[in-house]
Order: sequence, then C-alpha cells, then structure tokens
Amino acid sequence: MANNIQFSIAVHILAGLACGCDKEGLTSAKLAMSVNTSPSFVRRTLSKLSKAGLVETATGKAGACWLAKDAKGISLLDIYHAVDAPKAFAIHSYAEQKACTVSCHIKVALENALAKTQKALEVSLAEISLAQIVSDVKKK
Amino acid sequence: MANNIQFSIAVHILAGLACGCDKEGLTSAKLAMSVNTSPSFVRRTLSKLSKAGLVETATGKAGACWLAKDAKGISLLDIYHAVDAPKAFAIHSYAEQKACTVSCHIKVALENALAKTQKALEVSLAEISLAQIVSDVKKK
DNA sequence: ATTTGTTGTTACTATACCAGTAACAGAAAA
DNA sequence: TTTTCTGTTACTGGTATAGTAACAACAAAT
Repeated sequence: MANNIQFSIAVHILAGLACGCDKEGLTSAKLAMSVNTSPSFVRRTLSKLSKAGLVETATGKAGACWLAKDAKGISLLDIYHAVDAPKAFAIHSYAEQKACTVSCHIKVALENALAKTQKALEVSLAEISLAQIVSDVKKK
Repeated sequence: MANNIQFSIAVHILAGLACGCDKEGLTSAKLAMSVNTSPSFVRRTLSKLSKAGLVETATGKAGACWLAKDAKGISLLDIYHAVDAPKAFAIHSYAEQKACTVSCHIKVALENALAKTQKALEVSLAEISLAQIVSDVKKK
C-alpha cells in the first residue's frame, strides 16, 4: 500500500557504505550488486546524498564513494530530506467550490493536520541513526 | 512529492457530513460537488468508510449517508485505517544478495525503523479528531 | 405495480509517476 | 593515451491510481 522506495534504497546504500570494510570506498557497481539494481540508479540516489552532504565521492578512474561523516552523525531524517521522500499524507488539489464552506476551507484544516503529523514523523526519524541501522544489520 | 489523496478525500467527505446542516444526510452527488469529483468516486470512498463503521447509509430512492457517530468520536487515525492509506515509508523488495550482509539483513533493520516511525505517525493522527477539522473549517 | 432516484459494486480507461536502463561527457589514475 | 569511474540526461516500460461509466439491487413515491 505504499510506494516510492527511494528512501529505503538510500538507507540501504548508506548502510552498505558504513559496513563496507574497504577504507577506500565503494563503487556504484558494487553497491548496485548489493541493492540488486543498476549502477545508474544507485548513482542517481548517491547524487542526492552527495548534494545533502551525507557522502563524498571521487570521480576519475579510481572513482568511489564513502560516508561524509560518522554513521552516528547521520539520522534517518537527514536521509529522508536528502531524497525528498513523500510527506505523511497528500492533500488533494481540486478547485474550490465557492458555494461550499467545507470545499473552501478544508485545505487549510488538512494543512494544519499535516503539519502536526509530519512533525511527529520527522521527530521519530530524527531519533534513529544510521549507526542504529548498521547495528541491526550486524546483530541479525 | 506525494500521492494517494484518498485519505484527504475521505476527511473532506466526513467533514462535509459533519457540517451538513441537513439532518437527513447527504447524497453522493452533493458530496461529489463539494469535493469536485464524480459521485462514483465518492461512493467508493464512502463504501470503505461505511465498512469501517464511520458512516451509515440508506439505499433506495431516499438514499443518503450520514456520520455513524459524533465527530468528536472519530479520529484521523480511524479514517487513515478505513481507507488503508500508505505507510510512513515503503521498503524495497529486492532479492537478497546472499554474499552481502547488508543486502540480507537490511530489510529487518528497515522494518524496525518503520515500526517505530509508523507508530509515531499513528499516535499523531489519533490525537486529531474530525471535530477539530470541522472547527478549523468553520473558524476560517 | 410502476416509476424514480439512490446506493454499492464492478469493470474499464487514461494518465501520471517512478523504477529501471542506456548512453555519454567529464575526470582522474595508470 | 587508455582505462574506468562518476554525474547527468534522456528514454522506456510497468504499475498504481484517479476518474468514469454502467448496471443491479433497493426502497420510496406515485
């Protein structure tokens, strides 16, 4: 009942980078193998993570990528924002029916509700660090 | 950046029913006018709300629908569950790459994270009642 | 009884989004 | 200069979902 798996992919990639014993970083091809997708798709996600300052990359023949900071310093909220994941719920955008009070003002009411719920969602994501994810991965 | 507006539609419909001065209930045609969509679509959403016990309906010539309980007794979480809205985020479902620890265990780690975040989302929705929405709609 | 106007449901269509691929310029090491 | 990687753009195909149409079941009104 849900879509947009880019957030999951991003967490997967970052967990891979955090676990990767290679001090020299990983290539998009290796990450793609772990995630089971194409290197291109990985690179597109990596690009967003890079712009958000979560990973650093090197171009050229010895190209690679690695975490820009410690896994403890990266929260799921950082990742959520980096990939611009969907909001808690979507608000419809129909034209207002002038004669109807509900039609005209429902959007504001929904926006108030969304603001509160979105905040709760983000606080929860902020409390989970990439290090926690890595710990879960290794524990199992 | 988000989709699946059925939750919003459902809140809109219920707010309409709560506001509707008509003691006798509203038809799907009138609701459709307020939401700016087809009666069919409204009825499909109404059907879910009816099955969840949030509204009651009457068939036949004088067909109509109305709230099954007071707006104070209906939370956004009830509506969220009724329309089976998407989870806080989706987990990808690629085949595990046996040779890779991350690939094999990331799903469990993500499920743990989702459980926590989903809980936060639902608690937040549970705290907002339909009556609150109606109040916002009328205040404006 | 017959007509009328509604719900409930199914089936269908079209569109928009998104996962996934391909291709290539730019970059840096060998 | 060759190799091999990143970064980015453009493209494709599949799928979910908004939206529509149609019709049986139903109950009130006539």
